[in-house]
Amino acid sequence: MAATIRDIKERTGLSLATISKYLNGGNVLPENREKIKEAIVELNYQVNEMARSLVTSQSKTIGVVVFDIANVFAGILLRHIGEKLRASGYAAMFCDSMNDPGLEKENIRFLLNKKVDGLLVIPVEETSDFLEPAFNENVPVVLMDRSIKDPRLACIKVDNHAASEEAIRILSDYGHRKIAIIGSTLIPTGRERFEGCIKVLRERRIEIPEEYVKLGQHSIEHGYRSMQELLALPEPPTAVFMGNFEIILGAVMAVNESSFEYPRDISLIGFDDLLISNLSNPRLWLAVQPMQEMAWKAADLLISNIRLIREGQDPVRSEIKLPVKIIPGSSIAHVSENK
Amino acid sequence: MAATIRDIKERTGLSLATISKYLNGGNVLPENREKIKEAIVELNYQVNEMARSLVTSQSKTIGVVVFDIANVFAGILLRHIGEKLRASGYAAMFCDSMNDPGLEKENIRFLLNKKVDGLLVIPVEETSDFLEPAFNENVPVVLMDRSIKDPRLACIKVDNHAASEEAIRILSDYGHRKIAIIGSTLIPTGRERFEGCIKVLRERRIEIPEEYVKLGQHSIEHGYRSMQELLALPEPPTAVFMGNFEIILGAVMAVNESSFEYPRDISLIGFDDLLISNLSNPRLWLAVQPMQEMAWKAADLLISNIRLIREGQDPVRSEIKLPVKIIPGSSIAHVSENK
DNA sequence: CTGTTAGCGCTTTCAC
DNA sequence: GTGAAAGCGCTAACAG
Repeated sequence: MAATIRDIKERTGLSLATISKYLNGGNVLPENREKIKEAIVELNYQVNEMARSLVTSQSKTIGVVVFDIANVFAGILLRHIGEKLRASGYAAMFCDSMNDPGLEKENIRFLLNKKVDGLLVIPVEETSDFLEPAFNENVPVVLMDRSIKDPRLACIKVDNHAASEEAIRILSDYGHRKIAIIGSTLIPTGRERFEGCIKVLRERRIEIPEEYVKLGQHSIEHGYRSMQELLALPEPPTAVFMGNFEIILGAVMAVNESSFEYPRDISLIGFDDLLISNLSNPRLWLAVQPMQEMAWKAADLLISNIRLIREGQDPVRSEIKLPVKIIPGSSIAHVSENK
Repeated sequence: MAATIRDIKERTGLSLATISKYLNGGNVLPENREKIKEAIVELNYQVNEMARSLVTSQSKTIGVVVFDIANVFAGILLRHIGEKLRASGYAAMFCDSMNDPGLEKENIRFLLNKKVDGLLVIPVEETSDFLEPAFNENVPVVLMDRSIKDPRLACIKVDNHAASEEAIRILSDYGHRKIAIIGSTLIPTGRERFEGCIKVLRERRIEIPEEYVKLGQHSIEHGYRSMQELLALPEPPTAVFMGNFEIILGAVMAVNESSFEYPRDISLIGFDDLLISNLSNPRLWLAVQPMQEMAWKAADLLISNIRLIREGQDPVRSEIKLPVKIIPGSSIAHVSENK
């Protein structure tokens, strides 16, 4: 059986309190300090976090609920979240919602029963109902990437709207007026990006025919098929905005397999870096999200909110939009006169 | 403050024991049953798993330690693990080792202190030293995908050797004798795959010049560069074996960007499906790993070992190699005489 | 600085 | 079928 604090007591003759104090970094006589240290090694003592949590009513664990753990974007975010949480002395308990709102709701309940100190959520659902239990139990929640309109929620996300505005402006500045959009409007971020595009197209009086708008799944397949369809059009676009990582992957593959070459025949700009930069040739123009910053800021905010709540103060519930950087590539060409 | 079992006691006049029994599915008079049920709803009572764990000394939580949470392969495995564990009443606590053996060791210690009931590990390290603490504390460990030679360990993996043997046999049966390999030997699975290839090449007396062997990182970049180099050779191979998902992604991109066309100029077969099937055109021949089966078997084995240990029996420590299916595509051509 | 004591919220004998 | 009581391993007053 594993050694307990009582075994150390026996071995050192000291009291539970002293040992506990030592364990929690309190002041203990150097002499006793040594004794305890020795006993811990001898007995191979390890704190039972379970018991500690029960009495402190802090689990030092954060529940992380993610829409799809197999998604590349989510994976990278998770990596940064785990890193930051760990560095702050917290454990991460990840739950996968598998894009299922029902499961997502269950996950929240599940983590709450596990007495997590806070919740970090990249949501599937677009309303906050599923978070009611957390509100009731006064467990702070920070959303990431996808915001939900609810004054009780904090969110760290990216300025999707501004970034896609800029992307379209760049295409337009290069002289493009036949611009197509492959995107996803099934999720809020996709819609924000799409709206950003549309706004600039309107401003600049660039009309966008129906067949240039390809909205669908957030998938490689959607990117692939859409690009194929665009290239097969009697009058194909001269430039394409690709709304996310999966779409870029599929769309670029479609271009590579076609008789078109970029940027000669078609100009490309995409949203999300992930695995693609340094790789595609010619290099793509990309809107790059600050993944690490987003994750770290969210973790920090959550931890600080946990503290605020414990101190009886109000947590911070702001929505923070991080800027997206557009990294130049060689995938955009000036429009030639004959197009 | 959250309601406790005591509040229910007050409200129903029943004893703690009865309520606890109800909570754990014991026999309670229908009448009391109703009373308790009602009180639970009224008070919005939720079990404090922390306290429950302390007394039962089971956390109903499995620690999952993964070499890289941002890796696509790992992500998919994690999804299936989480699914299975959840269905069996266990929570998953994921820890990312970020390909760092030091962190991996810390993760084990960390999870053990959290009193996880068992450990599921896709390891970075190739020796079992870092698992000593788990052995000492009698916490069962099941490895996935990458095995470690240690009789104390169980492992669910895939028969990499046999699968790559078959892949090369197929290429050879199509008449190829200029076969290149892009792979990774930095990790055990990569080596197994490579050895499988070499074995068949030897058997069939196909010689493989040094410049046809591209071993390196497990990365898109490695696949991309290697394929470029192969195609630039004065005498390029007629067929290429691509050792994993990232390598396929990079290598296929390189082919698409080149003047080569597959399967006309070069035949391709790859290891790992993940996002690629249904997508690449022509369709690739692929060795497909049974991801779900691997995850489910590992979770099942771990849970069953947890039970065995609790019952004082010996856990099962077998190494199980799951078969890999080779799915035909159109990416392999018969060798033409002039090559 | 150290020891004594009282729980944290739950499960689990053991009588009844 | 139900109740009383003990205790899981630890922390946190409070005295000394």
